[in-house]
Amino acid sequence: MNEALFLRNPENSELGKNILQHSVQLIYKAGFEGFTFKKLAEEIGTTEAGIYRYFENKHKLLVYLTAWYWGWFEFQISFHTNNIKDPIVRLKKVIKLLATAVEDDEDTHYINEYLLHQIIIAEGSKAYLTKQVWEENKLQFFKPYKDLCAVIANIILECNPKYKYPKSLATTIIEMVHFQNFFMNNLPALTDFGKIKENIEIISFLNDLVFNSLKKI
Amino acid sequence: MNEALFLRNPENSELGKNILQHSVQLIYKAGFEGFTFKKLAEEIGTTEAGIYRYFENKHKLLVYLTAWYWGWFEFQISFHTNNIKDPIVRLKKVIKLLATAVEDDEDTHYINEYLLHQIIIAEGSKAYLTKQVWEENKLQFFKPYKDLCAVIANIILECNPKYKYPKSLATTIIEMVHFQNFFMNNLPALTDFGKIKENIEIISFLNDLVFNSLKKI
DNA sequence: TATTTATGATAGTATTACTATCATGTACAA
DNA sequence: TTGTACATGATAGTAATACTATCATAAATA
Repeated sequence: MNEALFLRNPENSELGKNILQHSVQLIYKAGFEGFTFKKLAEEIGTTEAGIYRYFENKHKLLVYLTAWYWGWFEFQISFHTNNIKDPIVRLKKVIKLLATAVEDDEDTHYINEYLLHQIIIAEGSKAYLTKQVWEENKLQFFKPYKDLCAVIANIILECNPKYKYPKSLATTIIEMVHFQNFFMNNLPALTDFGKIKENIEIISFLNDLVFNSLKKI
Repeated sequence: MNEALFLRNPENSELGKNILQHSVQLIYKAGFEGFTFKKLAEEIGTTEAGIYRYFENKHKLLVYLTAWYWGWFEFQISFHTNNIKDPIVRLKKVIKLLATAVEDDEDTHYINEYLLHQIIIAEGSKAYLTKQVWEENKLQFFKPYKDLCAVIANIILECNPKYKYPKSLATTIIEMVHFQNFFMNNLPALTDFGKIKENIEIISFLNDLVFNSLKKI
């Protein structure tokens, strides 16, 4: 994990893990705009100053959580696809993993991956849609996201080595899985899945979109 | 324009138009997070209370500006495509219009469309990525965006009446034009256009993506 | 045992996000 | 022409947010 994202490593102490655990719950419940360090401190039973010893501000905490998620997710990909040879099957698996509501991973008791996935859908893009994005990118704040993008782009190139836009297609897959999910549940008129509201529909849409583009002619 | 978005119609007074004009400039310059009614009031030479007579809060102002933009943009589409018969050419024109940096429209001296387009790219999704999205959608805050989506979905169906995901493809086009643009300029490793940095590249990517999906087999 | 370190407790500041009140000038209606 | 409604300006004030600083204490460590 990028050390510039925190003042004190939250994974090395009980209070730190409490901050991570409850920030996920509180951002999920209140939304990022409604989330404050004061409320977080109250939930945990510590003080605002206690939180500030770990994170400079709530923006850095959000970037930390997204970095954590994408690191975890890249591991999920390698775990679930390492024995799949066919890149087409592998890419389909990636799309499915992106779209599927994950189950809480018991290994990391202090992070609820299901809730974090929901946060990434609704708040994830706010981590980089800022005026400081260029500076923060230089500090490698978004490396896990870029690494994941590179992994997916490579699978895309395995499917079709002549495809011209592997990285842009990779980000399109990631962002569109999330946006279609958000729209389906919150602004259903913007999707074709408003009535059914099943992730399988989003997966079908993206498979159609992606593999029509990668088809060799 | 949806009356629930403002307390007093900003287009009906000089102060109102000043608020619109300078809010576009200030959000462009400071980003939405760095934008406050106090700074806005100082720029205009009025007081905070003056702004609050027009808009309840800065979130509503952002929603207003996005609604204004999408309304204006839908008119641009009909203006630039009304004499085009071929739906494929029309859809290409829509993608090009979405991707191209617009020129400032002289008809509306109080809104700089070029700056507003840049705001939509970087801040537009924050208008709906909130906890209140469901309530605000009921109040029709996002109608112009949904109308535009419907217009594009209809062109898509004209291209291929059997295509199963017209609305999701429409939102994918809109969001991806903007995200690829933002990535190209701010997180270039996430795209295939980082070196060239030309909108024409984004247009090519989207044309490839869209028309491979709409091809009848 | 001495010392570093993390936390808790408390206090305080600047800024943000509002709300309220009153005076003034202008427009328009009687 | 007078009266009145209304938009704005000016000022003040509150609650919450986003921090920073200081000190005491307890646990870890050297």
